Order: sequence, then C-alpha cells, then structure tokens
Amino acid sequence: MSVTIKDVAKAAGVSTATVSRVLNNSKLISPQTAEKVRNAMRELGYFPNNIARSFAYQNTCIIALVVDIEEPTAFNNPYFYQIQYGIEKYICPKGYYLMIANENTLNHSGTGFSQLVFEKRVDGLILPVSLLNKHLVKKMEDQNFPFVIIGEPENGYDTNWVDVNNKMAGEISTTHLIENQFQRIAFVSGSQKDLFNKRRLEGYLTALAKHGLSPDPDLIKEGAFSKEDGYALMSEFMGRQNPPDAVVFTDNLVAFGALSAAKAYGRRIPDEIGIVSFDNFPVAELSEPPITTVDIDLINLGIQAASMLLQEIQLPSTTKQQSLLSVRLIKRGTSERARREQPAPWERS
Amino acid sequence: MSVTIKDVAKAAGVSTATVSRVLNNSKLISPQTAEKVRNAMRELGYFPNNIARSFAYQNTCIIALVVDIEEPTAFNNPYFYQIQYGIEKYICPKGYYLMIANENTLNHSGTGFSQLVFEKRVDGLILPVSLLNKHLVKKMEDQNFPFVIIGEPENGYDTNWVDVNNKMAGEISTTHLIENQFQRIAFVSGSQKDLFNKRRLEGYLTALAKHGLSPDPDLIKEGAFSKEDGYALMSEFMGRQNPPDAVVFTDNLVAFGALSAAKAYGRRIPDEIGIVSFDNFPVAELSEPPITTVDIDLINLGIQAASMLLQEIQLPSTTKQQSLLSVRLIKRGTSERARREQPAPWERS
DNA sequence: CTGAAAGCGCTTACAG
DNA sequence: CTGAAAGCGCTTACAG
Repeated sequence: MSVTIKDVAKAAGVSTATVSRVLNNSKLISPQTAEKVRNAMRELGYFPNNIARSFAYQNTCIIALVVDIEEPTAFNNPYFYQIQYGIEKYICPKGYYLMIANENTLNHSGTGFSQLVFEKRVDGLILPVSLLNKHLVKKMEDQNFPFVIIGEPENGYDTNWVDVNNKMAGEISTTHLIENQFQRIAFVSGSQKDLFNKRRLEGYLTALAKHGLSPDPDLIKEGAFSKEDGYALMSEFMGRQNPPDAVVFTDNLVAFGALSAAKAYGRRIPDEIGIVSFDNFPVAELSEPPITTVDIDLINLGIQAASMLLQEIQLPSTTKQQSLLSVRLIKRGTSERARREQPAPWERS
Repeated sequence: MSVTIKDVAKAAGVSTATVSRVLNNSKLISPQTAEKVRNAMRELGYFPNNIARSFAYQNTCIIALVVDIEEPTAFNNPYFYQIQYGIEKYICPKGYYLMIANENTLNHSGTGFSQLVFEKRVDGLILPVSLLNKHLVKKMEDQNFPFVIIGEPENGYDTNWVDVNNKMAGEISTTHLIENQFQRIAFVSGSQKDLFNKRRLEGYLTALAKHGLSPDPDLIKEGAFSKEDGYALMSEFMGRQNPPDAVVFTDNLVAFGALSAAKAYGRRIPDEIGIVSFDNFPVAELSEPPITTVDIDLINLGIQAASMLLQEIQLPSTTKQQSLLSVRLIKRGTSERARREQPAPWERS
C-alpha cells in the first residue's frame, strides 16, 4: 500500500539496512549514501511506519495520563487539564505522545488501566494517588513498569510521586494574614481524610505556632465544598460571640460564597474580615474585591511528573523519587490591610 | 522477556495459529481446545502484545484530538476538555484510545500533527476548524485518512464536521428576551470574523425579524472578550439617550462584567435590564442574580465527533457528514420578568 | 476444526 | 561503511 523502506532501498540502490541507518542518523553511513537515500525518500514520499518501528523496539513512545473523572461537575475544576497540558508540553519535544485514559470508562469496558500496562500500549503511566492501590502497584513494580503518582500517598508509601507543597500553602497563607494584623484566623478545608487537606492544616498550625498564636478548635472546620457551604459557614462565624477576623479557605468557590456572606452582613473586606484561599480558578479574580489566593502551578506539576517518568523510562532505577513543588501567594483585595493612611515619604513612587 | 503466544501454544500443545484464534474468539475453534488454551494463558499470565497486534493489523486503535492551546489563559475555558471527555467516553468502550496532541508543541518539534497521520501513529483525527488548512486536508483526503473537524468550516467546505447550532443559540436567546417583553435588545459578540459569531448574529437577527422588530446597528457590537470589556460596554450603553433594555452576550465573562456595571449603575436586573449569555461556565451560576445562558453541550459534541470518526474508520465513505447539535436555554435570574405580581390560582404549586 | 508458513516494516548483531 | 539475515509477536489465507 504505502511506500516502505524496501521501496526506498530499491530506488536508492542500497539495502534496507542502509535505509534504516539513514533514518536513524547512524554515524556509520557515508554522506554520499545518506544523500542518495534521502533523495529517494523525498521522491517516493516516504514516511517511516511507526507501527513497525514500535514493533522492532517493543515500545510505543506513548505515555498515558490516567484520570478519574465523573461527569459533569468535574469540569468546573481544571485540575487535570492543566497537569495534562504540562505533561504534553514536556514530552512532545522529546518524541513522546500523550494518551488520556479515564479510569471510569476503562473500568466499564475492561480491567481498568492495567490493560494499558500489560498489553504494552504505553511505555509509562502517570496516575492520581486516588487510583493507587497496592495490588496494581505491586504488579507494575514486578514488571519494572515505569509510573509516577500525582499526589503524595499516605503512610510515606515509597514510590515515584510529585505533589505541590500543601503544607507550605497552608503556612504562607496564614502567615500573610498574621502579617496583616489578623488575630483570630479560622481554617476551612474539605475533608480532613484527604492527606492534602491534612498537610494544609499542618501548615496553618505551623504558622500560628511560629507567631505565638494558639489554635482554637472552634475556628477549624472541615467538609466545605461549595459556594453554599462557604456562605453558611461564614454566616455562622459572624453570628458568634467571638468570631474570627480572618479565614483561610482551601477552596476557591467556598471562599467566594463566604465573601458574599460577609458582604451581605455588611462587613468591610478586608478591614473587618480577611480572606485567603487556594487555587486561582475559577473565581478568585472575579469577586469584588478579588480574593487573595495561593497559586498552585499545576502546569509545572505536570512537567515535573512527566520529567520524572521519562527519566524512569530511559534509565530505570530502583530508587524512587519524590518531588514537592513550592507555591506562591497572589495578594489581592481580601487580605491586605492598609497599615497607615499614607505611605512614608520614602515609599512613595 | 514476557510470555508470548508461542509459550502459550507450547503449554497448551497447539499451534500459535490456534492460540491466536482463541484470542480473537474465532468460531472455528472447538470449545475443548479453547478451554485448554485459555487455561494455559491463565497459568502463564499471558497478555496479548498490542504492539504486535497493531503491526499485524496495521492500525493502532488510537485516535488523536488535536488541540490548539497556548498557555495559560486557555485553561479558563474548558471547551476542549469537555469535548475530550465526550470523545474518550464514546471511544473507550469500542476499544479505541485517545491521544492528545497540542499543535503548538507539535510544531515546535516537527512537522505538526501531520506526522501523526503519515507515520501511522493514529487511525483517525479530530481537529478544530482553526487548524483546517487546505494543503493538509488535501493530503489526508488523498490518503483516505479519516478525520472529523470540530466547528463549521467557512464557505461550506465539504468535509466531515460537527458543530453546535450557533444560529439556534442566537435565536432562542433573543426570542426568550422578546417573550419577556424586552424591546430594545442589543447583541454583543466576539469577533465577527469567526463564523460561529456570524451564525449567532444571524440567529439574533432572525429572532428580531420573526417578531417584527427591526435591528438597530447601534445595538450590535463585536470584539468583546473580557469581564472588563463587558463592564465598559454596558457602561457605554447606559450612558446613551436611548439605551437597550436587554443584551445578548456570546460570552459568559463579558456578561458577568456587564452585569456588574448594570448593578453599579443602580439598574434592577432583570426588570430594567435583561441579560442572556452563552456557555454555562465559569461564571453564569455565580453571579447575583445568576445569568440566563444558552447551554452548549460540549460533551455531546465530543461524542458526535467521535461517533462520526469511528464510522469513517470502520466503513470509509466518500460522502461527507455534517452534524449540528441543538442547544437549550437555562433560564435564570437575569432575564425572566415577573409578568404579574401573583401567579394565577391554577398555577400555584 | 487445526497447523505450517508467509507476512506486517522496521532494527541490529554479525560478517565482511 | 554496507549487506544478508534473523527477529520483534501477532494474523490469516491456504491446505488439509
């Protein structure tokens, strides 16, 4: 059907081995021969058949990102997609391609993502920690199959993983509020069953401790997931005898709802209530005032995961790697109190 | 290295052809033999090597979605990702896998996505209309390479494509405002160089015409892309002698900004100004009041594209298909005027 | 119903 | 520097 290495060999008057060597830029080939072969390729419109090449090498140069998405609300969270973008961006210039597999659909039609591994459809896997189950990992390790986990596993499980520094996120957000003279800082997270939320809480507690503030259990809440949860929680806070004067939220939408509540109750932001949240999307910049957030660079997280995986594919090692990415605070209107009415003369720009 | 069909054949005391037939559920095989072979597979822990299978069939059972994303703002738009989800969901149960290729990164490292085609890395392609250039399409057509375009091409270009019914979107949103007794309805879109914006405008004009309203050029604006654009435009509208009493926006964020402006100017929504927008994400539900939108089912768009592509792969045809998906209006607080103070008795629930 | 053999299009160790 | 040949692990037309 299409032009093969054989046709090129015949046209150039050389063997297929020589054509193959030209394809692979082998140093053994004389410039004249290479030239001749390349001309033949051009004339015939030859393209190497990657399927055959894969077969000879027994690899695919494909890695898969396994995701775990149930429609439709997951699309409000671009989490996986930024990671995906980072991965693709990193691997493409290195000659690798990205396959996307959704564990939910895979499971409906087979044995889940392990088929990708055992049938040699991909050279490596990046998967969220939520899909890490010991049975499967055991199998992959037995095969020396390269994989990287996104998200820190529980119990210091020894495997390749990358994560953002959630403790740092909790710490810098809290410290920022403390530096803005907030005194009673509450902490509102999702489920404390999730390790990343535990880490964030640790960071919050560390920041308080470093500044000699003692934590108040009444100010630590978990299980908030929606705008409505945020609204309800903030309302509850404001109804108290001794309410917090600032809140760290681990979720953007929750913070958005809380901000609405604070405004509805007539509180001035940030003078009377300070708010800091995590993640920069979707609403941090849209609210009035815009919300100070800990920005998490998920594109970079993807890049790190991909880099770790390709390294593992190219030179397998028994030593596992872990990588924790730092985060940075984007200061916006919900947290920065004016400390004096006028800047000092030397501070004017 | 790993277990092959040969090992299974030896263990089961049959030929490799027989093992292969069992793998493919051939009807020719006697139940007893099949049983024997399956047992051997189980004992040896055999998995078919998909690379070899691909090689024999000369296909990969992979299709690629080519996207066209530049970081980082594109992540605020989940457009591609919902489509991606729909595609994956459709193809996975049919034994196909999804590859993601970003034209931007591909171009940096080679000849763009055409390498996917010519090197036989994928069996088919789904690509956005923005990447349709005649040179490439010509090549793919010459090869009978299956592909589907997302988005209606200009000039009725004859190829397989899917799109949402943008004209319908423009029409139902405008009609909805008319039915709520709005009289001077403005239309604000992105660039009218984009066909989908032209189609939306057509729909708007059609709705006006059907209700005997004549369009006013002063009320038709293009080139709005951000929250800030929306704010500025709405402010400008409200400063006029004869301002619009409602606006159709083709972009969510623009509508969000416009809504802020209207509120800042003390207008009551929807009594004094009606607003309808397109797309349901990210802000339509978050604003106060929430914005009435035309919901575009991008997951379904992905499913339709995938379905069309697999059909093309499985039974190639010279006839091209086009598919236009209908849209529906989600009525929210920015458009529905109370027509009477009290519902009629028979309407009370 | 089953097997021997050719074939899918490359790569590469070996020989020269 | 180049070529003949074996090999990567399946599938399938052909013969029986």
